[in-house]
Amino acid sequence: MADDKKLTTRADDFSAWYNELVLRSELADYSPVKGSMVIRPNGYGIWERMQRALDDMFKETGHQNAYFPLLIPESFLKKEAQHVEGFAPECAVVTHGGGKELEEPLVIRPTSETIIYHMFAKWTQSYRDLPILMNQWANVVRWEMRTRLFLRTLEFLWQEGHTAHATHDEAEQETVRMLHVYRTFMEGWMAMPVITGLKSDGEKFAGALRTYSCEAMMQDNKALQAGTSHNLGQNFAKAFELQFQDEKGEMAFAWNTSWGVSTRMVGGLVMTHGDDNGLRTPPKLAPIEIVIVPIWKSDEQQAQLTAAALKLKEELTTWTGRGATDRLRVHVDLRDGMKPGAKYYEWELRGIPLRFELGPKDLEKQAVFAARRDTREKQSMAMDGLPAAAAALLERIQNDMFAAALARREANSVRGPITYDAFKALMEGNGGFVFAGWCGDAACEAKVKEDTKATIRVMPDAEFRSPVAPATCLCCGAPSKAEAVWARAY
RNA sequence: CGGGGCGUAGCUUAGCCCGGUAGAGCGCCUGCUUCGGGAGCAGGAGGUCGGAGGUUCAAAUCCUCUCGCCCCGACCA
Repeated sequence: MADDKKLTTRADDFSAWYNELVLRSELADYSPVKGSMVIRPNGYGIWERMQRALDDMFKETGHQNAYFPLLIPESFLKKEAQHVEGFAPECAVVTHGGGKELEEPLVIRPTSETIIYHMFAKWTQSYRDLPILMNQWANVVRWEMRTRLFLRTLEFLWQEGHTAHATHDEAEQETVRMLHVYRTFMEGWMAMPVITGLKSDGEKFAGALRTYSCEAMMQDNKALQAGTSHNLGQNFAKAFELQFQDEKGEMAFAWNTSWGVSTRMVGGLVMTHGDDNGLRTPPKLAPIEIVIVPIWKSDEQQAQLTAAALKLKEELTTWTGRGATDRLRVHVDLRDGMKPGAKYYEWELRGIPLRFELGPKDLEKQAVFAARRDTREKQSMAMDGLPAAAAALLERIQNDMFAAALARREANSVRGPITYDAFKALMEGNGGFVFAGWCGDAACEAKVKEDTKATIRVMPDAEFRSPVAPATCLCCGAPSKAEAVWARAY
């Protein structure tokens, strides 16, 4: 059944392709509870590398990790009017504990603003206590109607940064700083280009003054909101009496920010880089960067090549050319009873960036036969100096993957004047990002969504805007107040 | 919650219309031969046919109810 072994192609059914890829590459599996999933070692390994890179960046920008409880008093959610409106419908609520009905129901956190700012209030008296720069790695629960592996599940893993500042400007700087941390991570590690910018009021976080977002384009030309950073203003500070005495001795409310990215990014990675053979993992996030597949015929050769492969792994993993702590991550596939070809397909499905085939011929030449996962190009590489050459090749793969994703996004982005009919046709067809004007009226945004399912993903930051600003609103034709990226989204 | 599809071995499924011994492929176990792009042969293990009730001499198959999952829409990181 050769066909059984092939994935549904992206062109045939993008959605089926995605699900099959996630399941078959063992990134995740469905759990017994509808809408939630198990993240398997292959997927969790990617998440762990994401966590590590981001956590380092959070620490570098002065943040500390902490942990707040899973259960939040229901009354807390209700203290901020917009927040409760936005989140109440999707909250899971605990009504019983210890066999008794609780006096006050407890909400399983859908996000932690309320409990965190409650605690911040307790810890803050003076302007000298500010800023507070905290982050937590946690799970949250949102009772979504319609779920999808990694992209939207009842429970997901994320980080949520929460900060408190003495002034609006400082909070705004923090909001933008963390947006850029996200962008650096998504482009530099995930090799996934994003467009940063401001959300419209209709799309902003429930309770925020302003929401900034990183938007990426998936291979079906739909947008994925990959990370958000919110300037919460004083909304939560007022609701939770987060006050401090300023330098003049006057009481003032603090200014908050919150920002988060989730395991959704793993889904984004799949839909950005996956191909019809499976996953392609950018080297920086690959738990295994290089897999060595020894090839043998006789028992004698098996012993010889196993030894050679292990020796090669030793050479690669002890090399410190990338720094003492950043070693090459190498796996040797010694499984017997599985032919080399079968191993190749499996490692390709799993997205390992680089494969070294090591057979008798290679050993004789003191070389390995190397295959890139991203382009599937193959070349012989000499054993001599291999660690440095491999590291350089991995870096090239990382860069090439980003360049390819960026080129694809640009090829599917439309700028310049466009009629509403042409826009509608585009959204019905190939889709893509359309850079066009917006009059600022929520009614136009709603009409576009009604007509085409497309929304304003973001009002892009300056570097992403068109050379000539759009003059008129995509929808109503009135003078444009802001350029917007219009697209269908996940 | 609307529309569609599906529950049979670990996975993919045939059988159901037209009731009568539960089959196949993959995977798994054992052995031998293989091994540079998804191995071959031989032997073997593995099943409350989603659940409950009903019709019948007899139900995977027909009827009723029920549970669950996936996909497509309305809501969302």
